[in-house]
Amino acid sequence: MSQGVEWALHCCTVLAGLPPERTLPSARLAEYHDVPPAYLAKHLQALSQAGIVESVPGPRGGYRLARAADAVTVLDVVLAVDGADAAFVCTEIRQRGPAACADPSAYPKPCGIARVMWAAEDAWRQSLREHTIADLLGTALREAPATQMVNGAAWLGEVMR
Amino acid sequence: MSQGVEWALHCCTVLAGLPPERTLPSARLAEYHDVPPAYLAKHLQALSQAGIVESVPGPRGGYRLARAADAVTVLDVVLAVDGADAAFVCTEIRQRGPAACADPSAYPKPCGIARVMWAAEDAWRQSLREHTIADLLGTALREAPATQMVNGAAWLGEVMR
DNA sequence: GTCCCTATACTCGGATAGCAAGTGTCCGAGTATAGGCGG
DNA sequence: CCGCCTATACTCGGACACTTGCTATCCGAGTATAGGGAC
Repeated sequence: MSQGVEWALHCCTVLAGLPPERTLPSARLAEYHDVPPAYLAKHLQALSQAGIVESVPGPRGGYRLARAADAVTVLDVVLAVDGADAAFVCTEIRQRGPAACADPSAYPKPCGIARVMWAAEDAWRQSLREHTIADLLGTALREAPATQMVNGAAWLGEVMR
Repeated sequence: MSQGVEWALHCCTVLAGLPPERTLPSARLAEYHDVPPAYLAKHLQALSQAGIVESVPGPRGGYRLARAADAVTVLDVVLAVDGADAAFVCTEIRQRGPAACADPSAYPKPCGIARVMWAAEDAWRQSLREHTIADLLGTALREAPATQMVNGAAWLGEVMR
């Protein structure tokens, strides 16, 4: 799984903690998480194209969540960054080789192996669908050390636009 | 996900259909599935190292399942081929940046984001754990076209050692 | 003092190199077999 | 005719190139702002 997924989820959590309509530039998000700014920008682009965050150009611009934090699931973010393609791709090798049946219509149902793999992916997606960015923010606010809470609030007060 | 997972699952299914103690060389398995023999051998090696299949060297040698087909889960095969590492790796970026707390002991629990991602992976693993190679063989025998059943049995009768 | 215009600086967005892991292939080590030889 | 030995051929196992996708970076297009000038 791509490294950008972790960054994207952390960024969305931070954006969810901002006051409404306020934005944060990608450079500030990179600074907050101590990650390469240019590379993080690429992933935020993906979030923007997926309609998860909105971009505001120009000075006092930046990113903000495009929807309410409880309307953005973790799955939405993961699919936006890593792509929506299924991890397991069935190449239908059962229809190849010396024993295969030449007529494709003889295989009406998907390969049983693919069905099992896809069912597991569905379980994975369902699990990610049950958690939203609002949940992540709530957990972070509940479990973060007091020092980080104070430092984070102070830092935000300085850089927020 | 690696291409080899699909091949490995199909190979295990074929091996599960063999009479007890009989083996099938990797070259025959590659021929049956019409895949590059040398590359398939590499994946079968991984299955062998994981203790899922047993290898018999020399003439009349080959591979066979190391355990009963209903004692090998799909998860076993997937982990053997693709590696057992978690797909999502938490780099603890919450402990970096200007707002982070310097003392690592201030973060007793794993990051909330990682917990959500790992829970989804557990759901995925659990789903794969619920299906065995015996299930895959049963589905294949039940759903395969009659032509393929006949061709496959004839081909096996010729090449099986 | 107010309005307008312009230059500025800051933002995002897509196009461009570098690297690691998966993909694909090969040849060498080891072994059960099959045939030949001796008794 | 039987047993043993040797050469063979076939198997797996690990070491070696190549390609795709992730990692990382940069510069250009567009915009709200801030300041200055005119009225």
